[in-house]
Amino acid sequence: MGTDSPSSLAAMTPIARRPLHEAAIDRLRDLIVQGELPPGSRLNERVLAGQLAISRTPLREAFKLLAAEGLVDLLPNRGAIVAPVDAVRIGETMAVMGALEALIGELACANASDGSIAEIRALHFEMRAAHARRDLAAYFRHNQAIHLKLAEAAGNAVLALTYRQLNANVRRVRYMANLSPERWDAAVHEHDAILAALAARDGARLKALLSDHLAHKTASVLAALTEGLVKAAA
Amino acid sequence: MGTDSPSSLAAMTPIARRPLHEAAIDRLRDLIVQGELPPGSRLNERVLAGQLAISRTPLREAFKLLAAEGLVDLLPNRGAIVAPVDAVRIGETMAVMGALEALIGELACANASDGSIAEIRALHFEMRAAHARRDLAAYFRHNQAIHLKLAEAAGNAVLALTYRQLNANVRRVRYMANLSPERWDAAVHEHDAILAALAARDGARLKALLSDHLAHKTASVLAALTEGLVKAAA
DNA sequence: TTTTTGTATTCTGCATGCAAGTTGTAAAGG
DNA sequence: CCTTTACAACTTGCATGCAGAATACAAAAA
Repeated sequence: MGTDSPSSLAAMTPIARRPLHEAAIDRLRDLIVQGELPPGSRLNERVLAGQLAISRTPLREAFKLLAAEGLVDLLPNRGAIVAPVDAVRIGETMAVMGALEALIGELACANASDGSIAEIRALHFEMRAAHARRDLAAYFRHNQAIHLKLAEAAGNAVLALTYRQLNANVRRVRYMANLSPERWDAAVHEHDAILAALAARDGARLKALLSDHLAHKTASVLAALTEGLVKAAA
Repeated sequence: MGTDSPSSLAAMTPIARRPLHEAAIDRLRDLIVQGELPPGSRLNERVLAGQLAISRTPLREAFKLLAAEGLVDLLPNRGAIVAPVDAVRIGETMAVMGALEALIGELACANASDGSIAEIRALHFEMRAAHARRDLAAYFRHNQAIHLKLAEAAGNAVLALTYRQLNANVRRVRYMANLSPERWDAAVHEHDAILAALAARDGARLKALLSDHLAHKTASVLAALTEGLVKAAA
């Protein structure tokens, strides 16, 4: 099939349609989200630039971007730190996400293409596979993918983007602590119901299910957060 | 305690606790929001840096920030342009704002301090004064202030910030076209009801009123937008 | 020992220089 | 006359250099 010019394979950069060292800032974002750069840690421009093998200038631009996403805080004349994760802020973020998910539920049922629903169903079963294997990392990954795909399926780009940004901030906490087995099982069952409502295009029901699901997730996340803080203090 | 040397009053910069040329990027934001830099126009780094009397480096950082706010689009290797204002995107943004305003209404009724409500009432009457004088600019200003203050009064910082960013994008359209007298009068009456519901802390009612208000505003904005586009095409 | 003050180091914030990429133009070919 | 291609001017993206601010540290005074 896709035999692209076998002659000159010189300037072929198949992946990077993006020109700059933007890959490096994505890597930085991952470092923050995955907690390898813990909340509150200072981000020394020179050191980080060295580690990411880029210069200070694009790194500073990355700081600005990540600050807008809420992942880092900019301290005037004192550089950047990884945004602290406090329970208040996380709770506030989850509340906003709840409002957005309600809208996502309605719009997704109204606008999602059959293909999108099929894709979400596929992700759902991959997630269930991860659950069956007790593979927490894969579970989280597929879980995230489902919610993001759902946000996209609503057919509102602004909504999807906003949801995605808020989600990045919450995601950090999930990496910080595990899930109780009971909560895990319950979450999977909730996802079963969510998928069913989406497939039936029952907007009102999906909205309610997502709302409950998020409320549970909020409690779980906040519990993980306080536990994590205790752990950090110990 | 805080007796700071009354002797040397040299380095006193009372206003600017912010260190950098951030004032310049605020100015750039205003230029975009107020439409002096029309949607779609290219942002040449060198000339803009000259106009704002700053260097290219902080300007580029500003671009990144404004891109995250959705006010400019970054074209790889081709610089930045003022984000085009298309009806689809504005409609999507308004839909998200609707979801947020519903939450704002609930939370504001539950959490707003009496002082906040008093301040909103004051702004309300200033807005009515502007309406009485047919001072459209002042009306818009106070109207914005009310909605932003309401968002703050909800007591959820993330909610207020998210709302504010989405609002910046819509605000550009309002500068592009006037308001029909009937719509203007109706909007003022809607605001009367909104204030009353807030004062009574009737969350459900406020939520419904804000929802209706936003629906009307959406129609008005989209009408203004198409009109503006026609005007631009002519 | 504790507090204060002066100094040195480190870091940020910004300006500028250079290479790669893009766009506009004009000449050559069809 | 239209299309294609080579070239030139410009623009972005990035690296680096320099000045000002903030912090750390040490010495001196209480």
